[in-house]
Amino acid sequence: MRMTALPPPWDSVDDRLRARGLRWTPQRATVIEVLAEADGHVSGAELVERCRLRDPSTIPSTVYRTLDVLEELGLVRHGHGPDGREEFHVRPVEEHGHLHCAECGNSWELGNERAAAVADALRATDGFEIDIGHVTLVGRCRDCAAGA
Amino acid sequence: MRMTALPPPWDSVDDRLRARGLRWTPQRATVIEVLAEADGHVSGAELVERCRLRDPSTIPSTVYRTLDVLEELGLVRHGHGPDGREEFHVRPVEEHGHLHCAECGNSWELGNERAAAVADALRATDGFEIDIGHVTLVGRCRDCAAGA
DNA sequence: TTAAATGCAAAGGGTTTGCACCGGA
DNA sequence: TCCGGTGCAAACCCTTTGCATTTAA
Repeated sequence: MRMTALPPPWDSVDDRLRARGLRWTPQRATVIEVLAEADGHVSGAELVERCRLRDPSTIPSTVYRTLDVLEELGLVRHGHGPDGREEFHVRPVEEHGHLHCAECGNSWELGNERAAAVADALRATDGFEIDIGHVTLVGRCRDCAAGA
Repeated sequence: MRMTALPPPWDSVDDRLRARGLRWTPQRATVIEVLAEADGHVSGAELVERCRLRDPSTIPSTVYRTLDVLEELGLVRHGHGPDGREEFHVRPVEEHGHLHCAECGNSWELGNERAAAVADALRATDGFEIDIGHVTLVGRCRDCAAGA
């Protein structure tokens, strides 16, 4: 039996790594713990910062390398925020998009259902299967559009 | 009468700048010339490079500062490519979006009409007015989706 | 004349790389 | 034992900033 309190799918990461001939290390454990608490999105830099809180000896390159591995395992996916900066989407968050108002600066999630409407529009005309979560859609929210 | 061969709206940039109390300089002329030939998108670095071809003494900071001014004038707009990197959209390109296939790496333009379908989908559900040109939409193209 | 713009150099920020050493399996 | 990982430092890339100097108007 495993002694960790991590929720799925994080609880089996160690075995998943070993099954691929990769290794389970204290540094990776730290990254996993932080990710497990961070449902939503984190930038690389944020993640490094939070790991440092838990283990001050955390080194950035190790975190980034771990993220690469986890992305290969499908446990995180990278996307881009409104400013284009890389951010990591942490599972098991439901597939969703992001809206960002360039005027007021607020952001919203675009839930599965509404995201599907966008996806449908692209699929219908181009056969293009959008990865809705990959980039943050930028524009103006209802209120700002009304006030302009 | 003006001696330049620049197409609108570039032909009147000098006056537009002066009208705002700003100045028309040789360095800015170089940037404008390069932009006028670059309908579509350019990254800052690309622009610097192309300016250097025309004038080897081009300095990056001058180019970036000029881009800021031109964005205020509404002559360029910045957006983000599939990798999140900043790119400048050069007018008078028709408002359009960009699709990028993460699998084969190809990119396509999303013309006005089809972009409108996406915009409608968002407007209907959220009242959100997307700036379709701001970010490159990432996903899988028809062919790659079919082959998977 | 005078404020805007330039040139230069340096900093910046987040991410990546090279390489010797360390330590899981 | 062995190869994957780590730590460290340096490199990286594009962009921004500070400041003295130049120059358009």
